[in-house]
Amino acid sequence: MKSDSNVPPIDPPSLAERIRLEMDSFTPSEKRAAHMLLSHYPFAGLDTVAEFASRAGISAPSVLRFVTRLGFGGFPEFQRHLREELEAQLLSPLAKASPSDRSHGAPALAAFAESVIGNLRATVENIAPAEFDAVVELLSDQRRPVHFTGGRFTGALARYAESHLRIVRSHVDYIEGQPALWRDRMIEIGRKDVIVAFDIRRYQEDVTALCETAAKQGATVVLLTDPWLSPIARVARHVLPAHIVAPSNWDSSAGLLLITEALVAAVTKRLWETAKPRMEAVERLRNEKP
Amino acid sequence: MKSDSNVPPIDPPSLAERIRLEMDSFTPSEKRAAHMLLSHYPFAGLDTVAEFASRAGISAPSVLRFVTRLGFGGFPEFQRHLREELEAQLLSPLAKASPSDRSHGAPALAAFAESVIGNLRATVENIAPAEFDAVVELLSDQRRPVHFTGGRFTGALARYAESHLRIVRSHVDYIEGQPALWRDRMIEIGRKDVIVAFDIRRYQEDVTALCETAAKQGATVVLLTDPWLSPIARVARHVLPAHIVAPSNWDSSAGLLLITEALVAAVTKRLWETAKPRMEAVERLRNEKP
DNA sequence: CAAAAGCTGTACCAAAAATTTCAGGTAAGC
DNA sequence: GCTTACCTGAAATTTTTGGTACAGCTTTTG
Repeated sequence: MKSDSNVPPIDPPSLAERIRLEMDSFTPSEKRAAHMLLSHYPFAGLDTVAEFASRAGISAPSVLRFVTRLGFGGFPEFQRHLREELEAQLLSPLAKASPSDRSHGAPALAAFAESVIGNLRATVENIAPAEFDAVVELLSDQRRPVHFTGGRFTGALARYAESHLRIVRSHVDYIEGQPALWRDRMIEIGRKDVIVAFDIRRYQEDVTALCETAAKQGATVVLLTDPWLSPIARVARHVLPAHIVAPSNWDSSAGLLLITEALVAAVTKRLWETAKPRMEAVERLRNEKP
Repeated sequence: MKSDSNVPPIDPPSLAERIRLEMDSFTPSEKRAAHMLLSHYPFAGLDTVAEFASRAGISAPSVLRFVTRLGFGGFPEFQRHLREELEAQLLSPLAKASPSDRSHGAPALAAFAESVIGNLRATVENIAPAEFDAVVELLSDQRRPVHFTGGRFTGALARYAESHLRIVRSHVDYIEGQPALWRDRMIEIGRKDVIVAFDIRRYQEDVTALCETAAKQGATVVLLTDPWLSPIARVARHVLPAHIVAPSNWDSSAGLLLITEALVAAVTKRLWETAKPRMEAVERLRNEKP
C-alpha cells in the first residue's frame, strides 16, 4: 500500500487531508461520501455503514467501496482509524491549528476568505456599539413599520433581511429601488416608518431618492453602507458602515451580511416573547402546504 | 426545532460527571468499567462491548449491565450518547461562550462576528479545491446557460449571485422557487443548462423538486448547502457545503456568501477578456438613463 | 456458621451489521 | 449507433455484535 511504504516525515497525514487531495479521482457517489465525511469530520464516519450511506444519500455498498478505496480493509478498520486519529488529536493540546490543513483548501478560496475575515474584523471595530443598539431598539418597536430597500447588488441583502425579520414581527416589507415602483407607496410613509437602506459604492441614485423622499416625510432612515458613505448618510439617522474591499473585481458584501444577521439575531432575542409564537405559527402554516 | 428552545442551554451534566458521582454505588466490576471509561474518556466507550470488557478486565455482560445501570437502553444507545456529547463539545468551542450573552450591543456583534469567522474558516477547509475549480470552470462556459435558484432565505443569495454574474456573461437568470413559476420554463432546460441551487436546512421541497426535474432532463446541478446536505445533493454534480451555525435563532449564510463571492471573483477573472467589455458596456448603459 | 442475596462469567441465541453478488443503468469509446 | 467498461444499488449472504439465561462463586446477614 502506497501510504505505508513511503511516508514522508510530516507528522499527521490526516485522513481528511488525503481525501481532499484525492477528491478528483473519486466517482460521483464516492464524492458524496467524501463530502459527507468531511463536513462532519470525523463524526460522520463513526456510526454504522447504513447510517452513513443514508446521510450521504448513497447506498451501503458505495460506502464500502469508498473506504476500500481509501486503503482500509473494511469499515471497522476505517472506524478504528478515525477514532485513533481523533483521540491523538484531542489528547495533544497543541494540535488545534493543524498547519498542514491550513495550507490546503482551494487556494483562491482560502485567500479570498482571509481577506473577507479581515473585512469582518475591521467592520466590527468601526461600528459604534451605541449605534448598533439604537438600531436594534428601532427595529424592535413593533408599532413602527419597517421597509427594506437596496441597490442592484445590495437589494439581495435587503431581501435577506426582510425575509427573516418578517417572520419575527409584523409590518415588514421590501421596496423595489426603481422609482416607478415606490412613488405611490410614499404616500403611506410617515414619521412612524423606518427605512433600512443598503447602498455601497456605485451608489444608486434611485435608492438615494427613495431615502430622501422618505426622510422628507419624517421617516427614520437607517443606512448600511461602505466606509466611504453613500450620499444617503446625509439623511440617515443611523449609519452602519462595513468594509467591502476584496481581492476581486467586485466588492464583498460579507460585512453587510454580518451586520444584518447580527441585527436580526438581536431583534429576535429582544422580541422573543412575541417572536416565538409567530415563528411557530409560520412553521405550522408551512407544513400545511400539501 | 431550534427556535423552540428558549431555555438557555444549561450544560447537560456530562456523563463522565454523573459516573463520578455515582461511583460509590457501583459493584466492583462496574467500578472497573467506570474507571476504564473515565481514564480514556470517551474513547474507551467507542469500540465494541468485547473490546471494552477485555480492556477493563471484566466480562461483556458486566459491561452491558453497567450501561443499563447508567440508564441507557443498550450499548448502541450508550455509544450514540458518547459520540453526540463529544461532537457537541468539540464542534462548539465558540458556542460555549454564548450562554453568558446577557450583554448587549457591540459585545453581541463581536461575538457574532467571531462565530461567523469560525464558520468561514471551517467552510474553506471543507471545500475540496477540485470541486471549487470545477464549478468555476462550469460557470465560465458561456455556451451553457446558468440558472440560479434558492429557498425562502437563500433565494436572496441566489439573486445576489445572479446580479453579479449576469454582468460578467450572458445567459444568466434567476428562477423563482415556486413550482407554478418554473414549470413551463423547464421545457427549455436541457443537457447544456447549469442550475445553481442554494438550500440550507428546513430544506424546501419546491427547490428540491426543481432540481430533480432539471437533473432528469440532463441539466448539471451545482448545490450550495449546509454540512448536513440538502436532499438536492443526490442529484447534484457538485456540492459546496458551508458551515451555518451561529449564536442566533437563525442560521448564518455568511459561508454561502463567501463561496458565492469567491466563485464570482474567479469566474470574472477567468472570463476577463470578454467580461471587461461587457462590464464597460453595462456601465455606459446605466449612465445614459436620465 | 448457615442461608440468602447479589455479583460475575460461560455459553448460547437473536439481531444487526458488514460484505459480496449480481443485474440494471450510464457514459465513454470505437 | 453499437459495444464496452464502469458505476451503482437491491437483495442475498456471511460475519460480527449485542443481549440473555443460567449456574457457580462471593459476600453479607441473622
